Amino acid sequence: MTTPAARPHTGRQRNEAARDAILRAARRQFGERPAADVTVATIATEAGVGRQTIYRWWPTKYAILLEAMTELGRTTVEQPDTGTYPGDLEAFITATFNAARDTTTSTLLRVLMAEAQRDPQVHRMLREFTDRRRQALRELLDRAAANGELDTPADLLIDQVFGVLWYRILLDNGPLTPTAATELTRALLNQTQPRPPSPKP
Amino acid sequence: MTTPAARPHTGRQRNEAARDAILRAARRQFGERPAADVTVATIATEAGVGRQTIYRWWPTKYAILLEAMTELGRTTVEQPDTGTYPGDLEAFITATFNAARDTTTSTLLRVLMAEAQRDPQVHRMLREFTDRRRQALRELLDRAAANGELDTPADLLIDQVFGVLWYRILLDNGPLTPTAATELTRALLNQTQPRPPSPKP
Amino acid sequence: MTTPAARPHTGRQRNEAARDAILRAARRQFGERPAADVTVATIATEAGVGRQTIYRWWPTKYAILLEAMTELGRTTVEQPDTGTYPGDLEAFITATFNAARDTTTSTLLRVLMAEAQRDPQVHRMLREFTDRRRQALRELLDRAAANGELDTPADLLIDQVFGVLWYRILLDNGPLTPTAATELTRALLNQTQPRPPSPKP
Amino acid sequence: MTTPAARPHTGRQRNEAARDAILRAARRQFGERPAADVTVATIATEAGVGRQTIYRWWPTKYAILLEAMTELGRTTVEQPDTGTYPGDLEAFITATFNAARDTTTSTLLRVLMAEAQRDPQVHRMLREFTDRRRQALRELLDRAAANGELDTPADLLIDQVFGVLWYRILLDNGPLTPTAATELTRALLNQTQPRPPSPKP
DNA sequence: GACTAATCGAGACGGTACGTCGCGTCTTACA
DNA sequence: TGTAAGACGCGACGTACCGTCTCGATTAGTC
Repeated sequence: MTTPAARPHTGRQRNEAARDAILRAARRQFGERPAADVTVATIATEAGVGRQTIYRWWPTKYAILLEAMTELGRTTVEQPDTGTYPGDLEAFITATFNAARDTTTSTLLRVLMAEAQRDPQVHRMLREFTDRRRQALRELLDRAAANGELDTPADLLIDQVFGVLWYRILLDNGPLTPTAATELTRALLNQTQPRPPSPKP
Repeated sequence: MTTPAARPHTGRQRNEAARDAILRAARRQFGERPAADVTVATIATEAGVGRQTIYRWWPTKYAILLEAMTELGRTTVEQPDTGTYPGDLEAFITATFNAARDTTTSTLLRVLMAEAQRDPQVHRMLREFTDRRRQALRELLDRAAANGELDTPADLLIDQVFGVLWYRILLDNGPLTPTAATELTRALLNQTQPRPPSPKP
Repeated sequence: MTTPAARPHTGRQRNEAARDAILRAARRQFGERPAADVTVATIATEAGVGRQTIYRWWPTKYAILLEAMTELGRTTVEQPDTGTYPGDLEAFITATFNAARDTTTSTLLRVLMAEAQRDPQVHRMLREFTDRRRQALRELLDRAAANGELDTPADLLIDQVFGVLWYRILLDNGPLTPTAATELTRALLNQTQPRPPSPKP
Repeated sequence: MTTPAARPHTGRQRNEAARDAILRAARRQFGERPAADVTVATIATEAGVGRQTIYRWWPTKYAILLEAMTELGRTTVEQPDTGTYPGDLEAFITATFNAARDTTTSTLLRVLMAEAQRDPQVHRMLREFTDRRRQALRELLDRAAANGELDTPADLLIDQVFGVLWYRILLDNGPLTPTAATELTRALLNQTQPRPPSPKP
């Protein structure tokens, strides 16, 4: 817990420094402790802020976290472009898996997914958050479809990618290594690529 | 809320009737209200039981729910046997998806997955719960592998099935209809079935 | 049980209206029911207050009662002044006995004395409470001693007065009527007043 | 806490060894800890007895204590006989004070007096207990009255003796030494002995 | 010599008070 | 005039003790 930095009041306008301190404190605490031990009060204390200041701007502690992650996510989005559809897909999946290998990130994702099951508001906000990544993948697949390189419905493919990702995050059921990413990519390409009519069954 | 049935004491032995009443009450309440509105006290009241009786046997309200679901699951497990690997796989996926289409069931699964992210104990118990279904699918795939009908690592296949399932349960991201099950089956078989060496691209 | 009056919040300062409501509720309940049936919760409910508000300011329900009685006692103290030592003594004892004849008062005193035997904190507070009355009597006796009207150590005399009082309160062993007060006064004066050297025994 | 001694069952008859163990455990625990920390369960454990065995024979833990003290008291009662009324009175008061100077005894008395204020049953039993001592003193005073050596009502005198005693036990307000006993005796004799009509003030 | 009856140690049970904690609202006092 | 501080009403939490119950064993008296 860092000591709250000295910070001047800014009068009747929203204090951006306070907002930042709150987001940072929330991110740090949710990354390091069980979510139950993170409290509006603990965030307020670490941020050197009154609790009311938090309630004025966010409905729940999870809303703070979501805002903090959205803030971060805004910078980190990039579209792969390797020139080929298989290359782009592998790049996308590898990058996605890699992001989730960061312990803090996966912890925060788990916290949000958990809360989304309880609070419809958070559920909606998490959907918006995940839909941005879905959209990126969809565009990639659309390009492949335009070239006739796709045989499976895009929605199913997307769900397979993110399904495996979330399943392994939430249940510790498997690796998210580059190798795992390559493995998944190969499997999806197998089902994806049109094939010659199979020989008689 | 049903009135608690009269129930005889059983002396120094555990009272199985009380246990049943508690499991039933937990299942009902978690299925019908937000998990936050389910309380050890509300379960105890509905079951006609003292709160201490619950604390004596379960560490948290979610542990009750898990035990209740395990109890149910014990009876409902069945292995499909259609004679062919593709048929068995489709039957398995369809049955699995169908079970999750029941609103109560999926609600309970969401509650448990959410809590598993907070309580390591629940996480462990949920893993045991899910591992039983994984095991069933694995056996099915092992039979196929023995016939040389499998090309993809079994673990990856399993994670795709349950990944899509949980992903759609948790994020409302897609259907769990028989059609969806067939679609997924076909995609996985595509990955799965060995194919003649593809002609040069 | 009266319905809790609407009461405005007072922000970050202690809410005196709430404090009053709590003291009044405690006094009323302890006066009317067995102490075991008085609960922090019942007091809180009657006072229209959260339980935590009570725990914030008082360690036990008996501490509330003591504060309530001290509050009352603050106003009711008066020193008799009849002009003569015997008159003053009789006035004091009569007044003291009379106060204890009120059923509510004696009930509360019994409750406090009982709790004082269990909780050293309450014991200390009850001593402070009783010491104020002792002090009043002591001053009365000091005036008599200054006039040479006293033969017995003041402490013993004081203990005789309050000893009889408490003994009769706690064990229902005798009356606290004005007659009883006069009787005790006469006895004490007998032992008190210096007498001419007694004739040979 | 002594380990429970091995003790044979006695079949369908009451087990006297168990009764003794319970009385001893109660006396020890009440003498050494705050009464709130003495529980039917702790007594049962120390006595190596099931709780039900206690509930079968005593209504409350205080009833156990009272029975234990009565058992002891049965032996310790003795009537002083010095030949003179003043001597007898001083002997009685000194003996009474002395008994109360034992820390364990006074602790137990305080516990009982406290509980007597809450439980009418205990109140009644304590009155019976104290009335035996009152009766002894009353007989002593009756003998004096028969000789014309008494000027004050016996009841008032008795209440002064036990009043001072209990008052000092309950509030730590004064000594119970032999000196204190002598002092009180002298004061009471002053009240007691008829005197020549006092000269006009 | 089997059978009944009561006691005993043990511990689960339905209750209820306890004191703590976090929530979200409210008001004051400070800067 | 916006903010930190913190009191407030609320209610869930998990613990402790209460007094009741049933169990399985043990032993004493009864038939």
